[in-house]
Amino acid sequence: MSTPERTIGRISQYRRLVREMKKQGRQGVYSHDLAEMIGGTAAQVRRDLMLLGFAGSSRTGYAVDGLLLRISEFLDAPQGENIALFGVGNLGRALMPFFRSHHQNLRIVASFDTDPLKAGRVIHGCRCYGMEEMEAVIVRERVKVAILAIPAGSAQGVVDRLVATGIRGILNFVPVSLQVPAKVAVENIDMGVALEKVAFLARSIEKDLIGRRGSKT
Amino acid sequence: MSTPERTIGRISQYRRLVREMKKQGRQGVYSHDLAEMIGGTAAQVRRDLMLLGFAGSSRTGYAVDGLLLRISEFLDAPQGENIALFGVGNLGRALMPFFRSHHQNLRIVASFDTDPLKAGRVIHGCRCYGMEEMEAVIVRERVKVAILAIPAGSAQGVVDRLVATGIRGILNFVPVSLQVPAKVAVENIDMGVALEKVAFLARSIEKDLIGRRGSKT
DNA sequence: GCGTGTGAAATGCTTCACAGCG
DNA sequence: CGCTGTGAAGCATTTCACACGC
Repeated sequence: MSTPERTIGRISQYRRLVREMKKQGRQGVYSHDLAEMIGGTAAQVRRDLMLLGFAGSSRTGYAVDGLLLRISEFLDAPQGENIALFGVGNLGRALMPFFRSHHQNLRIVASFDTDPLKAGRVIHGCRCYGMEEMEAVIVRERVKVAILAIPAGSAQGVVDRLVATGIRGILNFVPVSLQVPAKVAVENIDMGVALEKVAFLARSIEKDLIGRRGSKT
Repeated sequence: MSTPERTIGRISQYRRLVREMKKQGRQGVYSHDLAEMIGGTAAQVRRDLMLLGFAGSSRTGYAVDGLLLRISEFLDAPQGENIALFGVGNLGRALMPFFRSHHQNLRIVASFDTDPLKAGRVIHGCRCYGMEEMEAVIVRERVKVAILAIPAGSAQGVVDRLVATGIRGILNFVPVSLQVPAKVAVENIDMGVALEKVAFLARSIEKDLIGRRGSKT
């Protein structure tokens, strides 16, 4: 009944593309345009937009403005979302300006770190607190989503406190599988696994090419 | 015939877990142990290891040492893999020490940046080159995999040059879908999409909970 | 003709369930 | 017994293919 997870990710991608097209002054877009840009098929785009409940026309394709509106209505929280960043190390500091510039309605309103030199300071325009303040700040700022970029050893402990405080979603950069109850959404970004995977795929493609010489591309 | 992509990712995760267990002195591990740790089912673990061609025994489960060996034999290039990092901004600089410490056989041997202040310097123990040198360095260092952490606007241009130079895999942090021929593997890490997705899922779980009160957890 | 909307088929992945073995 | 190995069933997601409309 509810939208497949894969589709949700693609809808977010469509929005990025369609914003780009709007900036370029385009008014309509065809399913095969979007398909080509995200590396999928036109049928898949059409089905995704069908699930979104957004209809196109055969003459002009999908209306850029309407689609943008519909996607935002679907994806975004009406009042935006307050987010907290845990871990202000190299990665954490890189994430702050990245998310700030790309996502206005996902606001990083607080950051946390164990390092007492960081706590109390304002880093990338965002107040950094000590870990002992997390419960108070999360409640006060109505934070519902957390980004985790802390050392692996402390991750599960922090997550348990987050869950107890009522967090609803976690974007996890820590290379550890978190244990959470079903009422909390976790999205893992496991950079180590991704690198190993692409290195592996690179090698196996190479082997394939040697295996069958003469095929195209 | 060839191993499913999902399974490849999980195998990388298994290795991480099994290394941990070895460090703790354990000799055997059961499928349900691994399943619990990665949040999957025991049947899935068994099937993955079956695909790997690694057999366990009913008394002791899977042998830690043998499994570690088998996974490394499966995943790793015998001589290791030389990798280049493109973009030494906030994110790029965060990635260097991260990969260095976690993956000895995936070596970042060169980095590249357009900023002339960075080119020529050694950053995180790794020589940074100007973009104009990429073809020469990639060939010289036998780089087969690239990590992309550059601005969106220049990504496709760099990728085209990489492909022409013979790169085989790309770990892409840039929020853009890259166009590459089928002989090149791309793994996208789209942090923006991931954040939007988890925020969305967080909200929809919340709605669900309100919908059906009284169910457990 | 070229594009959308969509039931139906196909594919790929996960889980079930049970035989077999130490 | 409890755990592995695995054919078969079950799901989820993608793709096909064709009716319909501009």
